[in-house]
Amino acid sequence: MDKQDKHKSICRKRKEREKKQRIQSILDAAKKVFASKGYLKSTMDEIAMAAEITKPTIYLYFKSKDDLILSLMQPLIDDSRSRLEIVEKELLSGAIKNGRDLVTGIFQAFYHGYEILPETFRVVQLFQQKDLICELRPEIRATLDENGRGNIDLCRRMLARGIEMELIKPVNVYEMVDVIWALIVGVIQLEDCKGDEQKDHRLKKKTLDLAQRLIVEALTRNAEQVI
Amino acid sequence: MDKQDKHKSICRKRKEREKKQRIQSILDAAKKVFASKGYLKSTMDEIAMAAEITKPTIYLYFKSKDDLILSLMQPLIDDSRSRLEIVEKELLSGAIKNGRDLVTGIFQAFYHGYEILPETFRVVQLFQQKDLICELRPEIRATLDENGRGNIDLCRRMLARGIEMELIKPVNVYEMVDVIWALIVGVIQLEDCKGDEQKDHRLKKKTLDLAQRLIVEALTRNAEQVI
Amino acid sequence: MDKQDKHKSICRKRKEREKKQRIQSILDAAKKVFASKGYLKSTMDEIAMAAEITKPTIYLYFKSKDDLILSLMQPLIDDSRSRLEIVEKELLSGAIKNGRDLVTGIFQAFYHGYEILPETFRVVQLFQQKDLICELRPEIRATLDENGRGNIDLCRRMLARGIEMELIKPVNVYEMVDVIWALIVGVIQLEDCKGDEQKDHRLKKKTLDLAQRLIVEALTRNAEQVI
Amino acid sequence: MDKQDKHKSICRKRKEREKKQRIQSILDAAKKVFASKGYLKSTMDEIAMAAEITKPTIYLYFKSKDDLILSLMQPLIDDSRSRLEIVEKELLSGAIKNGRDLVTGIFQAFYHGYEILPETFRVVQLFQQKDLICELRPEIRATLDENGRGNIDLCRRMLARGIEMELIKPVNVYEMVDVIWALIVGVIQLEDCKGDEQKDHRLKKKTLDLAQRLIVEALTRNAEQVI
DNA sequence: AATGAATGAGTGTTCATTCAT
DNA sequence: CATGAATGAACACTCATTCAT
Repeated sequence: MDKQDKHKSICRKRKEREKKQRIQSILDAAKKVFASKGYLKSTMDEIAMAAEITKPTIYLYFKSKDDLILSLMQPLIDDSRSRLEIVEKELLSGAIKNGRDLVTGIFQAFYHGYEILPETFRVVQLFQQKDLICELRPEIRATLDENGRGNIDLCRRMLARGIEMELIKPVNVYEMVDVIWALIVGVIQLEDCKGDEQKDHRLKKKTLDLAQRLIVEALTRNAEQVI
Repeated sequence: MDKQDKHKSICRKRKEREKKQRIQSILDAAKKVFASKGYLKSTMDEIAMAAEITKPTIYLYFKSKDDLILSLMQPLIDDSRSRLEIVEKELLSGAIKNGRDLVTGIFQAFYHGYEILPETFRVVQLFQQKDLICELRPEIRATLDENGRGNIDLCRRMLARGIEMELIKPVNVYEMVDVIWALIVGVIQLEDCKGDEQKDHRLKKKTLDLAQRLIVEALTRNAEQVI
Repeated sequence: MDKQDKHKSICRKRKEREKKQRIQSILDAAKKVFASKGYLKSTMDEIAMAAEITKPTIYLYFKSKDDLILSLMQPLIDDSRSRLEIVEKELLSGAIKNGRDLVTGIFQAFYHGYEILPETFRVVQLFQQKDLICELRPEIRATLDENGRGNIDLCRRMLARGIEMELIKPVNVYEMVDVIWALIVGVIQLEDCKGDEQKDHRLKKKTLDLAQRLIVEALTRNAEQVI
Repeated sequence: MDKQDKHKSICRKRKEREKKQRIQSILDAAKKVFASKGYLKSTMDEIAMAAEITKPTIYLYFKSKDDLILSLMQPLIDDSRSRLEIVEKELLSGAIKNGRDLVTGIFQAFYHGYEILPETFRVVQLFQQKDLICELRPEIRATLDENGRGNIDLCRRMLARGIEMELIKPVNVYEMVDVIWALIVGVIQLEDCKGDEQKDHRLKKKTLDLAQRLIVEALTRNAEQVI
């Protein structure tokens, strides 16, 4: 029976691998559809079609449409988190020596999600909006809040440390983090709805770059001058 | 017959007044509903209910759901426009003597809409989003675009003039206007969905104030130093 | 007080005259609208608009949409009736001497309604259709049936007399009247929906003429040959 | 695995059979409802009810109300077409030797649709009417026009050939086809709305027979006399 | 595991009809 | 007499979700 056990084990692994692939392909499809039509206007049928499966199959892996979008957002939040943690390490280790690098680091950590997963990022934005948030089931909303808050908190700690170290000007870190995040989301959102679909990616990037430069400028001038 | 004519005239006036009130009450109801649930999730029935009338009555005064939201947004766009025009006059007349006043003026013109009509402003934000814009009938979308674009254009002209006059640092005015608008919308959006409905208004204001100060700082430092 | 009575009487007459005019203008409007869009697709609003009055005013003179269309059909039925009666008189007085004149007379009596009131005629056709008939209130339907049946009966009597007099070939008069009426209605209906609105009136007339000639031919040949 | 494959194949066939049955049951229900209330007055809910399913289920099989009625009419148009083609073959092969057989053949080809599918035929009649035709989506209307016109054209060619061969009297074939079609539709329509639902089928048939005999008479007498 | 089939609960919009003035 | 305002009842069509197989 040893042989059979092995066989079973191999089978199980294959199954799990396939399951993960299936889940991923659904997420990819959902990402594409949500990004192009918005959460509310997207239908489960469209997502199923894009994933080249049938609708009920989605429900095998995701409890609901809400669950689907939450699952999409998690990795992006995680990506930001790990990037922020790298910046934090650099800050604590002294690798970051000026305000410009700190602010840019934070900016880029948030922004990175958009660069690598522009479609998913747009999905996250959707939840910046009251009406959509309200749509979510409370439990899902809570999970989301908790994870998102983690990033925000980390950010605040870094800015506070930056102020302590006189890398940046003293500001209210609670408000400051909000301003950075709002700026990124706002710009991407604005550029998204301006450009008729294809619009040059670089133009969006340019506006965001200006936004980043302005924030860096505003936060660091004094501090740098001190140095 | 003089008396009768008078009577008729008075009656007509009353009717007109009542009609305006009815229209306003529908707009108020729509504003409330749209603001709390978003455009797509709001139903004509809910709006009717909020206005304490029945659904078909809405259609006596507004051609469609689109028409309703357009009618809501117009006054807000108009308000920004008139405020921006005041700033422009001050700029051209020399009443504005530094970058701070110019940038603050523009900021406040955009922001004022939110201060006087916070719920409606949220409605305007909704249209910052691709999927919602696409939902509108082309004619309505065109009207909206035209009006909104007017404000943006005016803003660009002012910033360009400010740069010419060396009130603010030289930046790409196209991008700059976008950054300002994105920042305002982004912050309000973020704060809106953070606060559970009632959250203190002043906190939102504080974040926006920080945002404004940062932009002023970033745009003026050099210029002011020149002086 | 004699004077006042006179005055009153004059007033009453004017009122009645105006009332008739008003009723007629509503009927004219309804005729136009029904003819162009069909009974079901026509709205009371459109009719009111066409009559340059308001919707509730229609209800002052007509109990319902049904009543309106019935009122439209009556004069047409009456017109056919009086024309048929003329033909009958000619037949009985011996003025009609051959089958051609008899059949043509009947044909023209039915058809005359279309020539003088093409729009109203189309309205009558509408009621050739089961679904529309079913829509009518039973009372209205009864009135209609009774009046229409009168014409049909008269027709049958004439055809029977024509057969007796050997002006036309012996046929079942019940069926024959149906065939004539069906042919007229069918042709007008067909040509109506073929021509894109404006199509030359004469083309419709030509097809109807052919139909009439064929019927005359079929009913008289034998008889005439006998002569 | 041979056994399993067989099983699957059988299952698939059953499914297909059931699907066809479902589609047919919807068509049957629609036919009944349309025939009794007319296209415009019939609702998807009624059709669903008649088919003993729910409304959305209809939309699984038919894109729209238009699609439903088009699907109903197509087989009838096809039936006429194939019957007309048989007559054409007989005409060209010389199997048809006189006008009576030609005209009767054409008449019967059109009429056959009514004999086999009386309710559906009534549906086709509905489209004889301006207002209903205009209601259809352009694409559907085009399909319908094209198919219907094909039959009419074929008919014209046959009549023209009949005239050439001196089987029937020389008439304008364009008008002639219209007269035939108008007569059939007109009679069926008239008899339909006369008889309170159940009326003996044979009575309708008798009127149509008279109509057919008259047309034959009118078109052939001369020609036959020539012989 | 996967799916074909089905549906309950909405959606925006329309319209004949009524009523207070 | 005339009407401005209002509405109950529909209606075509949609969609997230479920269930039997």
